[in-house]
Amino acid sequence: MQKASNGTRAGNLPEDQTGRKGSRTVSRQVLADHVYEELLASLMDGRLEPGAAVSIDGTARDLDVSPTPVREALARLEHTGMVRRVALKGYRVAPVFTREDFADLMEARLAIEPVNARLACARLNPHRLAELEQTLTELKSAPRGPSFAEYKDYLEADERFHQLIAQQTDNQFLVGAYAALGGQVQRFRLFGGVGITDAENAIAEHQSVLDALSSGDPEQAEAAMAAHIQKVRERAMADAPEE
Amino acid sequence: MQKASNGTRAGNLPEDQTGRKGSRTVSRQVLADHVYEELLASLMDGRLEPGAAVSIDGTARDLDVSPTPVREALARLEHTGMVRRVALKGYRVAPVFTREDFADLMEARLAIEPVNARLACARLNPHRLAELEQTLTELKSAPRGPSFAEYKDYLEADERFHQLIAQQTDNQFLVGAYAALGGQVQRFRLFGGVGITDAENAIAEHQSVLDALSSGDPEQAEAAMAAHIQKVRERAMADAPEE
DNA sequence: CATGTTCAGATCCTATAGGGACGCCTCCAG
DNA sequence: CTGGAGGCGTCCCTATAGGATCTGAACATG
Repeated sequence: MQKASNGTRAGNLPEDQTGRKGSRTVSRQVLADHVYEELLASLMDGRLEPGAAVSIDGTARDLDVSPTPVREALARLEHTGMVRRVALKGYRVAPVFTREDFADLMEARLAIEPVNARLACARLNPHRLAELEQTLTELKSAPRGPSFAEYKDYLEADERFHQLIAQQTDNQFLVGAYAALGGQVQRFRLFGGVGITDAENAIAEHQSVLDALSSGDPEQAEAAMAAHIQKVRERAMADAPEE
Repeated sequence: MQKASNGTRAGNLPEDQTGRKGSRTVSRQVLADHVYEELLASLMDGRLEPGAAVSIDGTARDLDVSPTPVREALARLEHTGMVRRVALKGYRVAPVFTREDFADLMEARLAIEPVNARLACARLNPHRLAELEQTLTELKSAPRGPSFAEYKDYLEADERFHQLIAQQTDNQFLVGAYAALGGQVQRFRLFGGVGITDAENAIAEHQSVLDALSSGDPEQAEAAMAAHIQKVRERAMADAPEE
């Protein structure tokens, strides 16, 4: 994909962009941000499979930018663990999760997310509660077909639910800690990982968390979240005993 | 960029570097890594004060490299929260901590570090225990003078103690989560922050953590670490009730 | 047929050039 | 003396060029 003529692009970039290239660098700024978003979306959508090479020059050609912003975007992405730099061989998408990786990830989530739920409970307000309820409604109504595209909405709602709780702690460090984990969780969900086996139970667990939050009982919220994550781990481990 | 004579530099870069520039780009690779390390050291040492601007071109001149690797290093650094990008005005060192920031940071540490201690306890081995004991010895013997340079070793040993415990969980995600926090802790220690008030108590608390670890009681290790962090918070809050 | 060598392509990494915007200082007019 | 305008310098941001290395295939040889 090399965008043919010039000036007119496929339209990947938001409205604030214009035709750089050529002569007038009109748009200015944050081109690297768009590259970052684009790469992140590709990773999340599964367009870039684990282990695949991410060429700097190639990506620059695809997105019709110079290698410099691509390099900057990849440097940021590397810090999240989504891609790895192999020395002087370029970047690669991080390899698939092993069983041990998954266990570690769940261990880390168990350390952080129940605390998030407890703190979020203390700092909840009607607006935030409404956001959570809205997300849970989306989770319930999302289609859950067999193919990836059919439960994409479900996974996104699931991720958003946990992310909202992290944000509602009003603690930038906990938000950051969860964000680092959440990206991995999301990536794991998409690949070899846990599908939506037993979605009904998962929804019920989310409902329990939300009930505890709305009832204003921090301890119960913490316990409900811990129980949910443990159940997620159990289901995933039972599903994929392979390897 | 003219960097005086040439070839002879202040000597910032490790031995593996050579005189690129000129004609032969001999060294090759990872130049951005050295820039990253250099900037990180400057931040930790306090050479770069909070709020100070970090010019891309200026840093490139100082380190005698081109702006490209500096840009890449700063992009990575931004993701850690040590520096912030202000849109199109360049990078700045993150501002000093407020009381609320400190409280948030301790809240996050309380969520993660006691769990780390518990898990590290289960996965401890003689070699690792020896490392911890060594670090604690260094902590006890480190000079604790009034000026920064005089308790730098103390702070480094303190940081290393906590970092070792995180690493001993054998969980990459927990290591990453602590690393993100630990950098902030270290930075906070150096600035407005908590000095070494009541170092004797702090040392005793570290000793308690180590005792619990060596005794093989995970619950006690978790409790000791939680108690330590709470005490750190109390001392810092009592010290700087200002603002 | 197997193996070592060579060559070409692709890629990474760094350096340099150029365009545009902001901030500061100086100078001039009221 | 004070306020505004203009020039200058600095900086960020992107694009392009060039050197060095690695990978893969084609080819020659035992």
